[in-house]
Amino acid sequence: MHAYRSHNCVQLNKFNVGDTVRLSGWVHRVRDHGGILFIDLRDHYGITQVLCDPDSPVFAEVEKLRSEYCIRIDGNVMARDDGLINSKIPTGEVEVFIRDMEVLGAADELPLMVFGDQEYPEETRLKYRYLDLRRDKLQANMKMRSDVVAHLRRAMWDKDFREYQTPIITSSSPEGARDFLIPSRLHPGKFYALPQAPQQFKQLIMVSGFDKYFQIAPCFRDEDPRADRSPTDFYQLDLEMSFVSQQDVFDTIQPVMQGCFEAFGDGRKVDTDWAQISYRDAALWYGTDKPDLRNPIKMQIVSDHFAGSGFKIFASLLEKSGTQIRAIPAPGGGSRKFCDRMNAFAQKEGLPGMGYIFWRDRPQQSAAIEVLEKMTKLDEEIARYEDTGKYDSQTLSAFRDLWNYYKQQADMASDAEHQAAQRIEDAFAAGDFDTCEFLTKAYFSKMEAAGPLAKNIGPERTEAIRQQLNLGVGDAAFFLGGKPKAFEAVAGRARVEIGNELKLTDQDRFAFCWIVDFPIYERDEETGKIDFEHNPFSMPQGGMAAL
RNA sequence: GCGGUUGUAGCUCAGUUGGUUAGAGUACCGGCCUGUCACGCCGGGGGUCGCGGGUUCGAGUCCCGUCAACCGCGCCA
Repeated sequence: MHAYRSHNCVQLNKFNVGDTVRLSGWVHRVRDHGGILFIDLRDHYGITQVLCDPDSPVFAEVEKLRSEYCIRIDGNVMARDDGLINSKIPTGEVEVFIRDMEVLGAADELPLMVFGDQEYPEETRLKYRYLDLRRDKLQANMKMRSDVVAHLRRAMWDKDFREYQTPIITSSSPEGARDFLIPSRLHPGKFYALPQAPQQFKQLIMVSGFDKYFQIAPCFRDEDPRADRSPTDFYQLDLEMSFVSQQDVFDTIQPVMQGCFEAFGDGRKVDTDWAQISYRDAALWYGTDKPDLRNPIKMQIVSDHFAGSGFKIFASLLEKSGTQIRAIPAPGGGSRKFCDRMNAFAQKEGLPGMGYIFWRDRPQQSAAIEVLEKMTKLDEEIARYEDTGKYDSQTLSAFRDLWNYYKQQADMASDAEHQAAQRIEDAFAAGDFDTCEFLTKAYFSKMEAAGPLAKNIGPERTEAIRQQLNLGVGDAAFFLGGKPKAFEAVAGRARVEIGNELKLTDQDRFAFCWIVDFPIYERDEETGKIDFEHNPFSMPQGGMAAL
């Protein structure tokens, strides 16, 4: 028999009953009943229950076992009675009676339990990494990482790419981050750098004619970490192709990435239609160059509605050059509570706040005779038009509905509304149905715009915004103003927050896109200095002449 | 580099307005237990309350300093 095992810890089932087997693994859990004791024996593949009682020659030694001892056992596979089957594990129909046992590695008292799902601080987990890595979740994560890398390699290979390793101890190829440095023995006072990317060496490969290169490439950047990522050393799928256009690269990579997420995305839907979005549009619509497209919200420019308006903050802002007002539509966000919460979010993010408008049902009010009179005249005119057949019946019917509602709302007897009613009548008389409809919606529709901003800019501007953003009762819109560079990023985060809060973002889906037309350079607003906006190892559109 | 949070048993944490011998769960040790699968029951050991100083009759608790870790910003992408 093999020195360590005849089976691993997931393989045994009822067909092995009666077999003599040898298993190796770790003591996951001990349940000692005095006269009988059970051990969950764990290896990478699974768990098998092994047991021992005084009939076993090694009972005394087995009694001494503790969690995380590494052991080898010999024993007999036995069927479990129906009532004792453990359906939670694949080997739950059987158990192994221990006849012999060898301790391969003993364990002290544990600083971190492998069993269970207790959370531990990172410091503890890293200090005892060899224990942390034994846990189910970490075993699964590590295995998945390896499987993903293998999947990518296979996919690239199948597309006739070949992988070439590039040097790690090298000279600096500045990508913008700080280099990790290694002092040189041969050249005292000088340093090697760890590569931030395989850049220079892969370029050598390409100009030498290797045609299709890829590498699961290690990259090193001496920058501070965040909770969810550390740039110090990471791996990227790096590739180069000869004699191709941008679209050829997209067409090559999309199936690789899509296939990878289909294989490892836990059954979540993977979008097959990858939009190409310009950097400029991405900044406007999403406030970022890595938008979450599962969130349907798209931001829009609404500067025109605020220029010269009664909302002085935005109106005077717009008099400066390079400024804009942008709106984040929030379908379903139409409550003061929600709007205030998002406003607080913007303040937390360092902005003075986010203006908002939300739409709700207009409350009923008492009758206003004057408006009603005007409506009567309007009614007469409609009747006349009907007689003469000057307008088609559909149009007339639509405006009769409008009128009926207008009549119900005629009690809104503010001066502004009286004036609006007069203008509607005039527009109607002049046959300007567009204006007629717009003013009716702005002043007399069943919905009402709420929030301080709406009051400041008035019903007509508010209605124009509502129509542009295609919103209705129960919806809201948020507004940010200034130089786009200054608020874009926060607007993007607010968009994410709104999408999540309103559950608009589909969490069970992967939505990819290509961001195209990156600017190569950017001028720093304050210093006037020109710097790379993006990876400088790219040919600009228009080629060398444009550069 | 800047800001915030945290630091108490092997581990995860609680500890009230400053007041008796600093607690719980788990782990560990001992005892009982032949069908558990988070086994159960009884008992026990285990503490420089991060470190240094201060206020006070008295400090885990308040103040000052310091160190470390984490989270965020900067930075990176």
